[in-house]
Amino acid sequence: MKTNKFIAVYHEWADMINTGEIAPLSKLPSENELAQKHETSRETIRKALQMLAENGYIQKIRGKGSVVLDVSKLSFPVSGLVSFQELAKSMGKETRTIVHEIQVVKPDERLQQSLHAKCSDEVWKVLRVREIEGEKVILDKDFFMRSFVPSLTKEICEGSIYEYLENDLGLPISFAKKEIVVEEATEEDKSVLDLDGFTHIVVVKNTVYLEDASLFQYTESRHRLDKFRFVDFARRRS
Amino acid sequence: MKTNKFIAVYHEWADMINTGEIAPLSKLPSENELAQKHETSRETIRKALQMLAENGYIQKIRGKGSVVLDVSKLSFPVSGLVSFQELAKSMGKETRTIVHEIQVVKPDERLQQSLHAKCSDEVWKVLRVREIEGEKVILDKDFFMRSFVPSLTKEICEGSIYEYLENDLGLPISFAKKEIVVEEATEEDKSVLDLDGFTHIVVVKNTVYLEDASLFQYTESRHRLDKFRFVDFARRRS
DNA sequence: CCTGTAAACTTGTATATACATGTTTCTCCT
DNA sequence: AGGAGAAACATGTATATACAAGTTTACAGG
Repeated sequence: MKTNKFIAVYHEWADMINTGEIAPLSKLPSENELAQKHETSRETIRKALQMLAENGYIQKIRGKGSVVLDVSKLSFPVSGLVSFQELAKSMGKETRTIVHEIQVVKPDERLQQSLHAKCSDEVWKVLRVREIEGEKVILDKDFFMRSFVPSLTKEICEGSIYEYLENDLGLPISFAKKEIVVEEATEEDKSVLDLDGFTHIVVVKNTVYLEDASLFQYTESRHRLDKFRFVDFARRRS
Repeated sequence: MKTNKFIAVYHEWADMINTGEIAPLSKLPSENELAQKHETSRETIRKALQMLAENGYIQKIRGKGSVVLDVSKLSFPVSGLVSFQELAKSMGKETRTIVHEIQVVKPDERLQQSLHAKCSDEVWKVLRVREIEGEKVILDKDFFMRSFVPSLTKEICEGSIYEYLENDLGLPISFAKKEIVVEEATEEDKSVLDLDGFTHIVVVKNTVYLEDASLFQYTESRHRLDKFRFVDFARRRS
């Protein structure tokens, strides 16, 4: 066994809920039953169930059991750390990525702040336009610390940079701070996107960290107003 | 003891991180040290630390310890399930709530879908305008199932409805599905808000559930583009 | 002095037990 | 028949132990 038990149990049930094999509002077996079924202890089951609850798959109700939530509305979110590529794949839409610029630059003042970088550091700058069904509606500006990413090619950027970083470079992407605001469209936005008369742009700013809490990427995703959607599941934190 | 140990430990350290008493990038004591210090077991400490990690306070690094993250940028989010009132209090801004409408209505078709209600059900409709520093910039439309909320007054709506629901009615608000999109401003938006030339509106749609997974509220929060900001902390879910 | 390895830390996983507390069911007494 | 209460079952909390696996430190040998 190389994979952990509680993660295996988590995926098993998460998949069943995702595919609809288990209907929303139906109940999961009790923790003791699950422990027997998976030949493990109740505590291990509880860890798996807690993960399912955190990610919006189930609701645990004391004394009663675990109820399956309706996850279908959540299924194509810009939520969490999902990348454009992973997202486009899951929906059926025809998409295309146009790489405008790949360059190693010295960070300007604003970028130094976002990336906690010094002016002597080197930073990859990648500019990509996302086309959905023939319309250029998203402009992605990515900045990586070069110390983490030695080389970068057009082919990689046309695919999924995240896949390259995680699978090929083995970078353990762990968490991000996300900010969503609306800004006036810049000249750059107007020149590379099909803005279609829209004067403003939804800007999703992401600051991405690795498992050891080191900051390594800053991303700005600039969406045409009508092509933006953010779906999330949130638990109340007292 | 009425409060749980691991929640007490969680709050103790969360407060210290929030106030800056513990600086970002500094390290927490080891789990064993914490267990001794709080006179509890390591497993209890681990539960508290896991909550801190989930909510963006710390990053746990295997073999090394727990690093405190910079939570200052996260401190005034529209994140999670925080209400307008709780938010306004934490920032210093001068705010006012204007109650436009409190009414019991029969749900129309669209609302029936959002609230999973039948046309025979009764629903509270509350319309409020939020004024920030003299400008009317947010329109909140709330719909509650009347079966959960027997009575509702103007005074309650001018304060925090959430406080009333949780403290007075004892409703255990647990989780929500959130959707953020941009729409064209409606005639209603134009008439009650100071739109200042903006033609579009950021709409935050919230579907709110109680601890027993019963759906009880649908909320639309309509923000003027320049007064909208969403900040979030997200962990990568493999 | 440098290097390699072992020891002493750290967090992660798995399991067991005991008891607390909320929910449902059934049974027995009125 | 109806209601009270006990029993059975659900999840929640707290604790203990053992071992796995990553990181740092210290020490011994070259």
